Amino acid sequence: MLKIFNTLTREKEEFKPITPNQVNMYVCGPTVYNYIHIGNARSIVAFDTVRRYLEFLGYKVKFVSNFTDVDDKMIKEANREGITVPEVADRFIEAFYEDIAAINVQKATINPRATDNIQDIINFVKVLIDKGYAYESGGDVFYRARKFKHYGELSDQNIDQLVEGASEHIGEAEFDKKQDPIDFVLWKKAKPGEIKWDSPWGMGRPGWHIECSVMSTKYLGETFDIHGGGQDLEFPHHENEIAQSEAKTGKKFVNYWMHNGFVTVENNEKMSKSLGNFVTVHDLVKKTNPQVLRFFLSSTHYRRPLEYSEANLQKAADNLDKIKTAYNNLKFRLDDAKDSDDGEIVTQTQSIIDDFKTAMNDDFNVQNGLTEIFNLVSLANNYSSRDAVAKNAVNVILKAMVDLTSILGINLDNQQDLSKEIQQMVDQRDQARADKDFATSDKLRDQLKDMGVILEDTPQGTRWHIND
RNA sequence: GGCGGUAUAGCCAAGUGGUAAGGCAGAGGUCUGCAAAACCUUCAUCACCGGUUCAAAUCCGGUUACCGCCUCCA
Repeated sequence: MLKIFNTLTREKEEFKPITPNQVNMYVCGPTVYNYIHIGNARSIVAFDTVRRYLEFLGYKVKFVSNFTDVDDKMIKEANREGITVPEVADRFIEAFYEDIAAINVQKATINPRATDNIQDIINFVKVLIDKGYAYESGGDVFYRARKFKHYGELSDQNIDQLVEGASEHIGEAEFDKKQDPIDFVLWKKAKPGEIKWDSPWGMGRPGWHIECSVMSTKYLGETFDIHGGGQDLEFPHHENEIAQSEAKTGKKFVNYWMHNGFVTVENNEKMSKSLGNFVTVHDLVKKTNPQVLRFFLSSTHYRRPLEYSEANLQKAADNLDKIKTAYNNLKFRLDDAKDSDDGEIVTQTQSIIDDFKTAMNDDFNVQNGLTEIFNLVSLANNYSSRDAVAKNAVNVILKAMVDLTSILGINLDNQQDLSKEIQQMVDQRDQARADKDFATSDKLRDQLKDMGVILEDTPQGTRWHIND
């Protein structure tokens, strides 16, 4: 039984989808005015892992994640470069797809763009005005936060405290237009030269939170199962999404709210665009194996902070290496494995898979899941070193390793082939060893090592792997 | 000021009442022509103080440190 920590209740709750065997989930995507950084990637990876695990359990997952492709920063970036807002969006959406593919994130079922849904946004805002939850003021439209009686419940905020907080930050002009400092904008009047759309309130563009309410309910229904995003979106973004959506539909918006923790840098400081202390995925994958990055990002529980550092990245690389080595070493035995069965091993493997599920069922506890993967590594290593192995058992362990690691977005089965020349060198070395000409064989081994091919001698012959 | 999070070995980290999982690194050993890989052994009393209990990392009270949200941010 899967349990999910629900931010709404601050408790782990049994997961019950609205439709049996089907999960509808929405994850807040990026504002596409820049490359995504490691922090964004963390969120993407966390929910990709959630999705993969749900699919592993047999659910059909409809996964929607938006692109926010119009807002102040988009306009600013377009102006800075002297190009249009859609051009900025197109460029970084393309880069987004490249980056997430590198770290083996499955594409969403749908990636709606805010600007493709302007009419739906306008209609949504109209309903809010009709219902008295929103009002037009000088070309802007604001949401009347205080009217929504659950306002602040997701983030446990007291509305009067919020007023105090908000008053410190908003400018005078904005203060004058709002009936209440905590009201937030649904539709923003265009300034001269800005990208704009026609609306009942004049030319303008959507506010920040509205697009997620519109697109999530449009594609997933008025109530859906899971909504995810970073902890920094809890307030105000998700709070506002609830206010907008529930005011419009009169129904519960989302059953399970999930929020991932931050990536931090030195001194536990949050990696963020505004602090400028970020590393983009685009840059990092040039010097770090993307698989290592993926493993690094997916191997900590999603709600915990994750410290980004060279040392931690290296640790991820070491761990991943250990898993891959075990996998490849066992796979090497497929050649000499006997056409028989080994029930004991099959049973042990199944038991590890069960324990893995128990771990992951506890709010996606990947740390404990990883422990089970290492139990599989141990089993594989022990079995690999037996004199005789059974083909069936080898295959069962290999499959379990592939299945479990793929939930974490790791692709184990990507062994390359040796080129003809290198294969010849390996053969020559084998001959030299057979002739006990160790000087020659060691020399060849060193040469191959310099070329990135590591040789290992085993009772079953020479094993090799590429050092990457 | 309001709300929330974190504190377990050199590092990452599991663990919500019964005497500290797992991984990396380290040390010793086995195997090997030498290696590599692997295997075996070894390595902590849980930020601090006080309390409850036969028994607490785990419950209660307090203290300290760091971080986040409340304004754009995954």
